[in-house]
Amino acid sequence: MSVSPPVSRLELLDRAKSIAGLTIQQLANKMDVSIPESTTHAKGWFGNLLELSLGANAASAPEPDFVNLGIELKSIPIDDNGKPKESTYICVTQLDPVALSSWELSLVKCKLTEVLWIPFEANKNTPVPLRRIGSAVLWRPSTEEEKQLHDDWQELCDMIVLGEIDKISSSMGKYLQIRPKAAHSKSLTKDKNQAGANKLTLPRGFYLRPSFTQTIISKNSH
DNA sequence: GCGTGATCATAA
DNA sequence: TTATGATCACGC
Repeated sequence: MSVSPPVSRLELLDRAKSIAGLTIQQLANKMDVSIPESTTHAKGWFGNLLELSLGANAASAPEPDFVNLGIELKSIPIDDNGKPKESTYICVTQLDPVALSSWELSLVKCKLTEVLWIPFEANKNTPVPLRRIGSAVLWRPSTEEEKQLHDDWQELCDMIVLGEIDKISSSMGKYLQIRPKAAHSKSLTKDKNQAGANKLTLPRGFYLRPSFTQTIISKNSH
């Protein structure tokens, strides 16, 4: 089954509503795909299923999933209390001058302009096929939220601009953090920013801490 | 390797 | 229990 891209945010919301409450098994059946036995070797599987179901572009380009709508799609695993089980990957940490020059031009800002969050049950005790899909939350950062993200982004990027990326720890950043994002710990990418002097370093990505995403999805919990 | 989709595994 | 650091799969 193939789903065309939604032409409006309303259509996207309608599609999201139509899958809310379904089990993963039901959605997989609907899309005619099989469920992997283990997620250890299929980590992005559910995210891909959601993309298929809602008509997102499957292309792995550094832009929002629904390009025409400027909306990013994020699945978010929650526990029995409705709390996010994991941090949320946003995008690669670019190490070039332009990307580091301003928040407005940053990939983080671009990706987080508007996000459709789709929570789903991820309790280890519940078999994957029986886990249910929750109600979607279409979110745009409030002025305050954007300021918080901007502050974290600025602090982290300032270090990169100073050539101090290897001093960045995952514990930095109140809501937005930088962590490894690579095939393995020996992966290398070039630091193209001026102070980086073209040195090779571990590829990293921006992630949102659970404390931040929890406030987003909890707005919809009743 | 890059960028997408993320979760795993273990130290703290 | 939680968060950091590491890792898995895929298209190109």
